[in-house]
Amino acid sequence: MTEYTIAQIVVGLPVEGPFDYFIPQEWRGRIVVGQRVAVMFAHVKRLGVVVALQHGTDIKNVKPLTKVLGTQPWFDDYLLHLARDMKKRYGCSSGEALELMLPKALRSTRSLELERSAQAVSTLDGQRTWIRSQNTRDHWSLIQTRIKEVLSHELGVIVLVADSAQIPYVVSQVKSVLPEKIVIHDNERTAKEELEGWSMLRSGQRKVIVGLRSAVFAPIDPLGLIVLYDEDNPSFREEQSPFYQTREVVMMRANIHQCGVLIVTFSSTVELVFHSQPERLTAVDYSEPQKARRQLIDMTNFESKGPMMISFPMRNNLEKALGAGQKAMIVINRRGHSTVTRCLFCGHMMRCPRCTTNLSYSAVKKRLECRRCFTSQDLPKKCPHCGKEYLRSLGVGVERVVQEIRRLFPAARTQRFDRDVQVFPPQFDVLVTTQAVLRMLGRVVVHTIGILDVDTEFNRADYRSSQKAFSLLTHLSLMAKENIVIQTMNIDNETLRSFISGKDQEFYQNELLLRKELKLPPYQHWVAVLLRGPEEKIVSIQAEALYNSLAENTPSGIDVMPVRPDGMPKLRDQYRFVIFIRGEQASATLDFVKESIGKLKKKSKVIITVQVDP
DNA sequence: AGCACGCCGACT
DNA sequence: GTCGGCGTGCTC
Repeated sequence: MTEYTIAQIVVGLPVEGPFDYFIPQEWRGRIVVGQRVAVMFAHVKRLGVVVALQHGTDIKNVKPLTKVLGTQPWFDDYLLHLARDMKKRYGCSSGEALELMLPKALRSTRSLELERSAQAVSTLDGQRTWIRSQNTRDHWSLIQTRIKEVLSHELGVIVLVADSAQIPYVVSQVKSVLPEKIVIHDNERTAKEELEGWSMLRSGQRKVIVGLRSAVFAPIDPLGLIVLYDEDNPSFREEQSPFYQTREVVMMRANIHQCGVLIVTFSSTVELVFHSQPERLTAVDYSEPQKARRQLIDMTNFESKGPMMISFPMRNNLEKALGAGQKAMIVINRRGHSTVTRCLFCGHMMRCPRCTTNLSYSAVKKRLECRRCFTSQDLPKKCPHCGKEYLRSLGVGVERVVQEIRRLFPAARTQRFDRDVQVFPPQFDVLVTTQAVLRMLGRVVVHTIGILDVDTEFNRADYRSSQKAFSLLTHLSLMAKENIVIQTMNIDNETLRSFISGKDQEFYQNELLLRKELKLPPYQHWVAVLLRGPEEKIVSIQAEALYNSLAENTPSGIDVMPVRPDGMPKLRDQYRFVIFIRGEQASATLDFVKESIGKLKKKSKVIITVQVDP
């Protein structure tokens, strides 16, 4: 058999390829599938990955490979397979998926030698377990047992954690039963440290990685188990293209490696409930009888009294807890002091010049801040529109609630905790907090939790808002010993009712039924095409052109929704429009959408991105 | 993504 | 008549 002369290469750009390159004589036999190489691609030197080898090509002007990077292929067949699955599910190119799987230090064409070869041996038929836990401690012994068992078969383990604040805790739990050294993957690590860790996994010197979502791509073979801890944490979704959902990638990888899966939830996503049967997950319950009393306060009873943040029943509950020398927590899921600042004389609203969103005022920072682009400005003395000194900040944020609690309970030690606070307050009687407190799950328990404004959680323009609200409430309930008190204007809200009565199954049934009726994920897939650019008119015209192309030749089973402004119609000086396309299968819908985008006569200054199940 | 090729306005 | 503006499209 003659040696291969042509390597098929993919690159980390939104073009699928693959592209043929000539293998110079000297490298024949050394080049294998999964190898990182440098290639001249459109006159630019780029990282490429060999995905196939062949003896010849029909392409006229094949260029030679520029360089071979690394002595061993980084990607094994499992990871190459995973890249193809991600392409089908998320509409990225294989090359983009592969680039995502590399440690940052290897994403350029600079060569860095730290690699050694792996040797694969045994396999273990993977058990797929879904631990439903209401106690942060109980499930660890099962996780530890499973990890030990997998390691005794010389197989590797990936433990995925949503939030870097949880990593030290998870690491200590994993380490407590292991003699082995583990690799930690968080965003504190330098590119070099990251590469060292991943290289030790690839060579088999280390067998366990604990880390954030991108650790799901760790080069481990043989792989025995993937642990996904706190599955419904929103941080498991990548916010950038290719917008992958970690739970899905975990299942893809488990199907490829035939390895075990251990999903730990305090409150599951409806998507997990939906997929638990087809993915053959066996549920294990570590539930406890509901501890804290849950009650709703009907805020429509109090509406005549102005913007009352703390209703009388809420106040009574707090008084009772504090009177008994207990701690309380107030949750208001909005940062800053107030939500809008307007001139009482002319009605002018203070808005972000780049995003047209209302600016919120932070009394602590003494600045007006944009929640979208995070820029801030000083609060002007005079209204920029009419010049009168009547600017007032309205609406309630966590800082404002702190003031109110201090006024109501002057003797209590009241502390604030949100994303801006670096250190969790060591001592408090009342903690006023946003959902940032969920990072302290398992480490903070109070007598009474009061939730002030749950209604905004349901009013978000997001089909997952009920799911997210239910998840937030369930997580919070794990931090309450005695009492959970929720203020609402919507006393009949079904999700709230299910939560109050502790009927999780009822919530999932209702939510899944609703998703099915509205043809929402997980029953159907929604592809969102976002078009953005600095000139509103141009973006809008481009969006309409794409819509016309999509609507013209829509395959059966696929629905194209009209163009509409995005949920953030303007962000950082860019106007945003979105087209939703709904279909039964993600891959077929994506193929159709990408074909139309490909045919589109593209306007410059319009950036198009595709997201599946946003 | 980036870079070259290409087709219309202000210059020697 | 040419230089260069950026808009359009391809990359083995």
